This record gives sequence, structure tokens and C-alpha cells, in this order.
Amino acid sequence: MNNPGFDIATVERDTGLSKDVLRVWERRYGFPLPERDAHGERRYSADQVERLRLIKRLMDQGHRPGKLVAAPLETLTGLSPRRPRPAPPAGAETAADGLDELLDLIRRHDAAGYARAMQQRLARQGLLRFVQDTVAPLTGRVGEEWENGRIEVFEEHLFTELTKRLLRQNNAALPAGRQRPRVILTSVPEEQHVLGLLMAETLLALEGADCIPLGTQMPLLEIARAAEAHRADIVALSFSVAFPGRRVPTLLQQLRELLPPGTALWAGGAGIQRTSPLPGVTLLHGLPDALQALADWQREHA
Amino acid sequence: MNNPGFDIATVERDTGLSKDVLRVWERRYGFPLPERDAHGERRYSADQVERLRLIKRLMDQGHRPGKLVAAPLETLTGLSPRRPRPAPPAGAETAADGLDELLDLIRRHDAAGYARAMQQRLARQGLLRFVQDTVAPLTGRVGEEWENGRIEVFEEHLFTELTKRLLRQNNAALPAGRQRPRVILTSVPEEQHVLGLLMAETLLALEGADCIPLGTQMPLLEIARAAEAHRADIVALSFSVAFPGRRVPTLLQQLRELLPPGTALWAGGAGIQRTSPLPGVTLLHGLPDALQALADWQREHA
DNA sequence: GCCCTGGTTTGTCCAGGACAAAATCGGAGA
DNA sequence: TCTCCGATTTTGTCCTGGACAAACCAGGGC
Repeated sequence: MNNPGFDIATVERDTGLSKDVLRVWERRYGFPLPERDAHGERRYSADQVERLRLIKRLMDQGHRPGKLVAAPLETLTGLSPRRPRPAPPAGAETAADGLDELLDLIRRHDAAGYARAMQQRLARQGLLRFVQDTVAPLTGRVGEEWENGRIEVFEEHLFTELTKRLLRQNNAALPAGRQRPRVILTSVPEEQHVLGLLMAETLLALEGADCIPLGTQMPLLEIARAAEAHRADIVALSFSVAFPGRRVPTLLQQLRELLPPGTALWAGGAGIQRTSPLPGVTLLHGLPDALQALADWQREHA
Repeated sequence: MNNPGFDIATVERDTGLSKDVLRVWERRYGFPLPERDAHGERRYSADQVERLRLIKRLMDQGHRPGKLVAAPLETLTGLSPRRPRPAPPAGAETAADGLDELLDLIRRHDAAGYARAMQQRLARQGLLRFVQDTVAPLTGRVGEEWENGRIEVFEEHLFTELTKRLLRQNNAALPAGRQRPRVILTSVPEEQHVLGLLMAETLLALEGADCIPLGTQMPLLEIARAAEAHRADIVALSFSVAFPGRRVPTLLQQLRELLPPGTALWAGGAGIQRTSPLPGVTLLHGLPDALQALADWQREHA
């Protein structure tokens, strides 16, 4: 078959490295050095793509590309995270019980078993604690395992899909209607992770907010339009740990200007850990913060 | 505030037009002609972005950019689709009853009302007919309305989110387990629409298949790995109407080579309408085709 | 220890050229 | 009049090689 490799657009999609980056690495570091087809266009081999994905993963952990790309040996596989995850908050130890069991089910691709185990935990803990003590830490653990290469991409996808299902199922069952505040939940165009939004939605809806879930990847102008059309009190955005942190302040400022002044702007998720306070924006460092912010809003507007 | 406009990366994300396209249009047609900042980099105005989005929408309907971009007048708003949607299959007329009502609820941003109406229809029609006679045509109608600018992006997002919820809720309730065939449902990295997958999953699961939903945007190599790890009988991909049709054959061929020979490859969705048959790939033109293909598989492997 | 400063790394942008695939047009033949 | 097929235009994507600012790092002075 005519399978001389992957073109640059495919590699960009599969690795998350832009065409510009792929070309400039080739120029600077001499890797990757793809073959060329009859038209002089780059054709990457599966090996190169594989290595690029490994490099990308290590970069997301804080390594510098210059070292990684140059390093010829397979030292790469033995590297540890340079930016260790923040330690879990105190008191979380007991709650972590059984997380390993759940991780095991994922790694064994036992979708039915995983779904059953999660349902059990939900029944035992109740929705509020289930989200805070099971879903949130489990999501963190899965991310951690992925960073260390101990979990496959498709395993992570299956986990995400099944967990999304569970949360959406419960969110749909919660009373919706004319309560206050009215909260729009969404994310900016580059951000496609939705689990954080779903967790926030569950908690906020449990406390009586009227949640309007718009899914992920909304252009800023559309978020502003939606806020106006729905007369939203709050726009809540989620940024995952994978989000490029330096873009966050600019995005929040741009959106703040587009939103009506009376509409609050909340931002949460692991992607804002390194963001400094901004005027007109409430930063939520963790789910408890979200509950606190909601309580504050409700007190102020009572 | 320092709001001199949007940089080219933002415009790419918000309009779906690549940086290359934005620059080459400027060179060829003289539009858009953004300002430049202190470093000589493009800064697009909100007006330009708005117009670019309108142009993109018309292009998705079959118009040529050359005409649109040059046309200075606001003839644009009055243009009709050049490539009219295929007429609904015969017998669908009666089933379309009440779709306008649902569309109205979406346009009035009445999330609770929409959810209630959909639940009612589900109860009345049963899951199988609900998917075929309500969700599928409604999705088509929403796409149509969006093409004609009669529905906002955020309205479409809300519709999608609520409908996803409903389908996932029901899929989660279906019996999973050790049935056959084992079907992996996912989409390629460029394709992020998931509704088609969820509809297919519902139908296949109802007919006794063991569905493994991996969500959207899976790299091809990962799809192959997942198929092996799960020992899947079938890999089913979905391509939405917005998917660039010329990429479909290449992608399917590449994946076909990566998959174990014993694993069937199915492709469906509006994005494959213009794809010609490929060896080793089953093209599904509509949900009934999927049911037929499943029945065929089950007969052959009985 | 901590803060400032100068050097290095790194991603993204730019210009302008090239080319193939797709869309369109035009003319020959049924 | 309609259909088909080859020529022509349109259009998206890739190419090279240069530039630069923001992020990062290291070392010196307090």
C-alpha cells in the first residue's frame, strides 16, 4: 500500500505540536527529520510520531524541549515529573480509599465493572461527596498516571466517557428551573475538557443554582451573546491542567470586557493555579471555593 | 483597555479558518485587511471576525470564497444555500410532527422546557423510534437552521449538550456486558461531533451489541491500540456533515491498515455521503444501514 | 536567604513562492 | 438539448528562512 508515512497535518493533530513547531524543531535540533515525498513534502514515520508524543507528554510535565529532543538515548522513558503535582489537601487520605481499585478496572478495560463500582460509590457517598471525594481525586489520579505513561490514551478516553455519562445522568435528574443564580457553564475554544465543568455543575445545581451547560469550546463572542440572551448572573469557565497557562489572563480580560458589567465571571480548574488575581474575575481554586463563591453570591443577592 | 483587536491565533480558533488561509486571502482578495500592532502583527477587529464567520458559514453551504470575500455589499446576508440539503427520506413527514415546537423551545432558550418535551417524546415513542424519528431529524433541522443563520451558535451548543445528556443517560441504563459483537465507537482527531456516535450507540446497544464508547478525537494509532486491547469486532467511526470530505478516504485507508484484519471498520454520518466504496470498509448511509450491518454481522458469526 | 539583571531558549508570527486537488468552464459529440 | 471530457481557474496547504517577544534560567548583589 502507499503508506510512506504521515503528513504534517496529521502529525499536528495526533501529537498536538503545531506545524510551526515541527518545522522549527527540525531546523534547530535536527529532529524529527522526516522523509520527503515526490513533492518535497514531509512524511513522518510512525516511530517519529511515537517519539514526538512521548516528548510532548514530558513537556507537559515541565521538561524543556531542547534537552528532550536532543537527547538521543532512550533516557526519556525513565524521566520523572519535574513539576510534581501539588500534594492532595489534608483529610483526603481516607477519601482516597478504593481509588486504586477503580484505576485497576480502567486499566483492565472493564467498562461494565467500572460503571458498577462507580454507581456503588455514588449510592454510598451521596452525590455531593461522590463528586468531591471520588470523581475529583480520581480525575487527578488518572491525569497523573497518564503523565507517567502508566495509562494509555484510549484508557483515559474510556474513563472520561464513562464518568461524563455518570455525571450527566445525575445532573439531568436534578431539579432545573427558575432558581438563582443563573449560571452559564462553558469553556474557551482551546479547552475541550469537560469533566471539571460537569463536577462544578453538579455542586452548583445541588445548592440551588440554575445551570445552563453550553458544553466546551465556545468562542468568546458567543459566550457574551449567550450571557445576554440567558440574562445570566454568572459565567463560569473551566481550564484544565493541560491548558497553556500564559493565555489565561488575556482570555479572561477579553471576555470580561465583552460581558455585561452585572454578570460575574468565574474561572476554575487546575489550569488557573498559576494565574494571579484579575479585576472583575473570581478565581476558584478547587470545588470548595466554588461552593463558597455561590454562597457569597446568594447572601449578597438575598 | 488595551483591546486593539484579536490576534491571528484567536481568529483561527473562533472562525475555523487557518492562519494560512487568513493570510492568503489578505494577499489575494484584500480581505480581511487587519491593522498591525507595534510588532507588525495582525490585529483583527470584531467586525472583521464577524464577517469572516458569516463567510465561513456560507462556504460550508457550498459558496466559493472568491465571490464572497470580494463581494463588498451585504448581499451576503441574503444568500441561500447552493447545495440544498438532501430531501428527507419518504415516510419521514409524519414523524417530523412537533419538530418545529422543539426548535422553538431551543430558540427561546428554554432548557427546562426542551428537556421536558424530549422526555415526553421518548416516553411516547420508545427509545428506538425516538432516536430515529426525533433525535436524528431534529439534529438535521438544527444544522439547517444554523446554516441559514436562524439559530445562534450558543443555542446550537445548548441543544447539543442537552441532547447528549439525554442519550447518554439512556445508553448508561442499557444492559452492557459480554454480548456480541463488541463495537468501539469513536471519531478521528478532526471530528468532534459526538451526537451521531451516541445515536449509533443507542441503536446498536438495543440490538445486543457491546458498545465501548471512547468519545471523539482519537488519534488513529490509539484507535488501533484500543481495538487490540479490547479485542473489538468492529470499529465504528462517525463523520459529521462539517467534516472535510476529501480527507475521509485517506483516513479510512490509513486506519484500515493499522487495524487487525479481523476487525471490521464501519464509517457513518453525513460526512461520508460523497465517499465512494473502499475495500475493507463498510459505509453506513444512515441509521437503518447501521442496524442492517449489525444484523448481517450477527448472522455471519452466529 | 531573596530580588534584580542579562543571556538563552522557545513558540509564534511574517513574507512570498509553489503546487496539486477541486471546481468550473467550454466545446465536441450523441 | 444534453452529456461527457479536457483545459483552465480557483483555492487550500505546504515550503523556506528570517525575526522577535515572552518565558525561563543563572548568577551577582543586597
